[in-house]
Amino acid sequence: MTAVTIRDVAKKAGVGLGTVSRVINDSPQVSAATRRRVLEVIADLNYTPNPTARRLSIGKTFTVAVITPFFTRPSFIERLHGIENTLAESDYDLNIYNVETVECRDQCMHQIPRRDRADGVIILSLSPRDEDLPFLQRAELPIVLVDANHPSLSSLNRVIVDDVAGGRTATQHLIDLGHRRIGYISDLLDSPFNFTSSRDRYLGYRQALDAAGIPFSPEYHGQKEHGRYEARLLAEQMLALPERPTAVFAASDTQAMGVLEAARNAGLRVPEDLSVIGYDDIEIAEYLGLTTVRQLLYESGQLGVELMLDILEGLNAAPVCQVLPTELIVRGTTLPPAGG
Amino acid sequence: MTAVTIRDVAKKAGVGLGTVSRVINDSPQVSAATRRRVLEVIADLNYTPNPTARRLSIGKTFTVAVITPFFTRPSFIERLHGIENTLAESDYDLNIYNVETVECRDQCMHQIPRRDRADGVIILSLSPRDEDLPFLQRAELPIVLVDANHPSLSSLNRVIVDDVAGGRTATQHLIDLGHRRIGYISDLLDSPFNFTSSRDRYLGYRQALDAAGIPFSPEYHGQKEHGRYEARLLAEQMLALPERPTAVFAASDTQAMGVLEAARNAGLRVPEDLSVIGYDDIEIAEYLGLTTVRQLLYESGQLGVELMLDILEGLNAAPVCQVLPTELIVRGTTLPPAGG
DNA sequence: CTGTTAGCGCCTTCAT
DNA sequence: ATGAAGGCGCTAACAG
Repeated sequence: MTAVTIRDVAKKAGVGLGTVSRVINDSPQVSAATRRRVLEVIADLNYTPNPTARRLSIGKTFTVAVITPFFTRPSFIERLHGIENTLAESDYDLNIYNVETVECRDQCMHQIPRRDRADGVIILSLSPRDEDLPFLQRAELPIVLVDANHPSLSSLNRVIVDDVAGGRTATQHLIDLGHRRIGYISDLLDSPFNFTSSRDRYLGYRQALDAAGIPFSPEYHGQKEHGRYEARLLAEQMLALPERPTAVFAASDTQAMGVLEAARNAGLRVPEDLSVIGYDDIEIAEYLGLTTVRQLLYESGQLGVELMLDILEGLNAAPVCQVLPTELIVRGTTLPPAGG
Repeated sequence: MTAVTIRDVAKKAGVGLGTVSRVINDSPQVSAATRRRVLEVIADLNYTPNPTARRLSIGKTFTVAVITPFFTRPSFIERLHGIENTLAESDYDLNIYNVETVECRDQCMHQIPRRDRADGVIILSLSPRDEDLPFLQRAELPIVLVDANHPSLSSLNRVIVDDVAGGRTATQHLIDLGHRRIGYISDLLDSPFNFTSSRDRYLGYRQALDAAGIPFSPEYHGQKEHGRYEARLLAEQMLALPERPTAVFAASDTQAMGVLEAARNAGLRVPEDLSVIGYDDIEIAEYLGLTTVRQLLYESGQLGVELMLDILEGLNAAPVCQVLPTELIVRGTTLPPAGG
């Protein structure tokens, strides 16, 4: 039993195969009577147009590719969630390419953006390097950066969050509470994946410190690969300092959890002995009562897709840069310092 | 600047179309010299075969579709992770269809499994109903169930976990500690999505109770939609009972977190006043020190894909049913009852 | 070994 | 309004 094709429908309906095609594609130039008859046969035969043939003929793939790193991390998942939900309402399929190694990052960045693989590419949290640009441009297909950036603002559409401001907000909150010994625990500022968030939040941290006249102390900044465990190690080290910080700003909620573990292990109460603030406001943050900086994860994915669909529809000629706000969420892990 | 096709390569290399195709497809019947020349031109022109055309010609889509519910839940994500990682090493693309409503469930279950959309379908955690079967069979493409089941064992390949045994293990652990008033908090046993895990774990719970001669008390079983919040409500109710349970088995770690919240709110210490055991062993469980039943989430996805690839390669004629083990992970939320 | 040709299933222009 | 025909880019079967 082989698949039913447009030819079968045409034959059974007693029309030419062009007419069937017109019915499928809602062409106005077909009489009501024939249309009805053809639709009947289509239902009868349970016919569906073969997507592959359609794509080849039209010259579009009807798929949007998403390149995402570490799609197990809650914040990326939430962005993907927004992408998936929004794209599901369209005619486009979703192809996810998960990146967990640098080789894979480069390979995806160079191979995926091709007209014959996808109609558009959304790059999640992976900021292109200069050497990636040629591949992205040669591709000649729309590219939307979500939570990723590149100095060459002119050519790329993007949905970003102002992480510098977010980092400032977090640090300022601690300063406002009276803290002056404030640690920052983050991913590697110079990651091989070229994540920019930790770097931007670091800038915000430094700015807030400067504005408050608090000198920056290098030993109050710990950086390591992303992860709860790594953050715990960094925090343990920092909390063992002769003059330990009274507050720690973690570059993500996941890392904040590592800091909480370290505090627990060191016999420090949170927030009485140590204030902790995270970043992202992932679901677990509320459970833990974690003070954090909320960013619009789901919405970033949603907006990215909406932008992409606009471009695909031919709207939106000029590149767009949409900046999402952050919001301080005060919960139970921050308090004025003990002595203050 | 239009895309470079096989014809361009042929022309520039001074050979026929077929020869280029043979080179691309590693056909042995092409002389080393021509092969070299063609490969050179291919590199020169930065040529890649158009996947769509290839698919149409070969009659395969080279994609595997995955239907998954609620792909934000940690346990599903971890399964998807295994799927993605394993599939990435193959020639197949991954198409993810996320299901969050019943209509979507039905639509996916009926539309996706078609030869022209995918070469194979992996259905995650969504057990087909009898009325779904016709669609799955008519499809005439391989289907692999991961964490999903159906009585008609004969025709479907699947990777499942013995949730009845897992439920027994969890309950038995509490019984062994001396508990006799044991609650079970779960999803709706009869969910519109037809999830089977809560139901199977419930069976295991009942079996363990029976075996220990503990009568089942209906008020010790609470069911509601899946979620931390919902589980908290159920637990609050259960803990307010005149004779409250001394231990609670939650159908997932996420729900166990809700129980922990309820205990906290009720002023009960865990595990001194209340023992709690979860299920899944998602990452957060370790952080919380939660006693739980571990299942092999990543591996289930991996095995599902391996099974699918075997079938796609023509191996594995007879349907396979692979049962994954569970393992009790004792951490800090279970202890003998206070009075015991 | 290699060039040529006939489809894969659909869309689209061109006549009618 | 509709049927016929050409082509999307590639593979595979057929000659040579």
